[in-house]
Amino acid sequence: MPQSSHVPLATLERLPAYLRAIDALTSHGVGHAPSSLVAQRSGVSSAQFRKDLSLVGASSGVRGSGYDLAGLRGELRDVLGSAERVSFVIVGAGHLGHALAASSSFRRGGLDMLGIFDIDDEKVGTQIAGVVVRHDSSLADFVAENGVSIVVIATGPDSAQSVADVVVRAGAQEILNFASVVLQVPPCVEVRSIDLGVELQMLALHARGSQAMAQVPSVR
Amino acid sequence: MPQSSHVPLATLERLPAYLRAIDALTSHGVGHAPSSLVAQRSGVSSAQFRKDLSLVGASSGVRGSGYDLAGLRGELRDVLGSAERVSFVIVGAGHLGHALAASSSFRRGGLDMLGIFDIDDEKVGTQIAGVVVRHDSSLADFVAENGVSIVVIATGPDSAQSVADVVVRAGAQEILNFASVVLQVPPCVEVRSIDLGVELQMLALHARGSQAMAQVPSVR
DNA sequence: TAGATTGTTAATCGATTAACAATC
DNA sequence: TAGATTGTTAATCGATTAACAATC
Repeated sequence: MPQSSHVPLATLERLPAYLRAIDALTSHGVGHAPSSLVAQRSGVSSAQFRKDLSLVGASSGVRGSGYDLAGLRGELRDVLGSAERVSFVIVGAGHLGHALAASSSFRRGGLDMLGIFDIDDEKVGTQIAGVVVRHDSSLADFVAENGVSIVVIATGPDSAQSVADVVVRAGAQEILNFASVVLQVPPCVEVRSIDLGVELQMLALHARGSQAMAQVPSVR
Repeated sequence: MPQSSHVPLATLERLPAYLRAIDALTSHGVGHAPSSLVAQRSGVSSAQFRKDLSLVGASSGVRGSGYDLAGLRGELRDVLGSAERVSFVIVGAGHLGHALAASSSFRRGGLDMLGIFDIDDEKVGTQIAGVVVRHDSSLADFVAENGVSIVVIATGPDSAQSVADVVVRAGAQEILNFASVVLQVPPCVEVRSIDLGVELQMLALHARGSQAMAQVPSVR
């Protein structure tokens, strides 16, 4: 059960897919399976799957027979630490903010969405996915008072940096940034940026059969 | 100008950020700058920036003085190959599909959005970002007839696999998948999956100060 | 026991960082 | 020339793959 002092980020990022594969199998009545089956459903090789489990310290495998899925599920969940709740807010109640708030995957793993913020007075007061939309002007106080550690930025590129400035000053520790801007923040703040356009551009390189893309691994 | 036979994927993924940094500097009247400045604006070290340029075969740097931004911009754009147009469609006209369609970053780099598809008859016929929403039933024909190579899946997890099946049969070569499901496709089809919930979960691990996260690099 | 499948080791691959010689 | 900054090399780090000994 105890995992080694640090698990590679790449491994951690695959755990949710393993959990989904396990859940899918379980709901089909499969309670026990070899690495090859779970791996195939997760889009990775069985070698990588087993390697990941080993890095994570999982122990519900039995040589010659496979894994007890219920036990494995519990171990993976423990690594992701969903027991301890973590709260976050979304800034930007446009289509993207709306999509994120409603997304089932934002509700997984011990995450609590405390609020959604927008500058548009029309939107303020309405509810999205059961959470009320507040005005941006109350963002700083809200983050500070509720000890919100994660802020999701779903605004346009122009306001992203100023939102980051505000929430960092208010004590936010982590930012998930969907605006295509490189945020400048103090080193103690962790930023993950996802530029949806960049993902599309990488596929476009493939489509063009660009020389630059000579060989890129499939599926990521 | 000619780049070596294959540029690392990690390098290619940073080029758009470099382009944005260069554009920002240019619009501030800066026409020439050292690697350290562009790198800082792009959120990377100057060493990495120069290394990337070298991998890409850029040549607008001058020892002792820096880079000609206009020249550099042109070279980077050439690598991304935006000259040759590539067309794509979005499946799913919910909030996510809407957000993607409207996103300025989806309009960059020689990308043409040809259509948006949804099952909901209410949405069919309306326009999003100047593109008409069509019914899912016409998806296969549309992809085949227009030689669409990239399909963006912005549906819920339940329909994602069946959409993938349809478009692959119709000839799509690349899929950008936002549903949290591992798609099973033939090896010739390139899939990039982005699970927005996973990104949030990784930040949550940090927030919890989980042992598993002992040391993870900041900013990605 | 024989067959199957794990967990781990070693080899490979890819990406980042640091340092510095080349040179404007 | 002296100072600055590039482009590249070598060292490090991290992640993946392959292979197989351990063992149920």
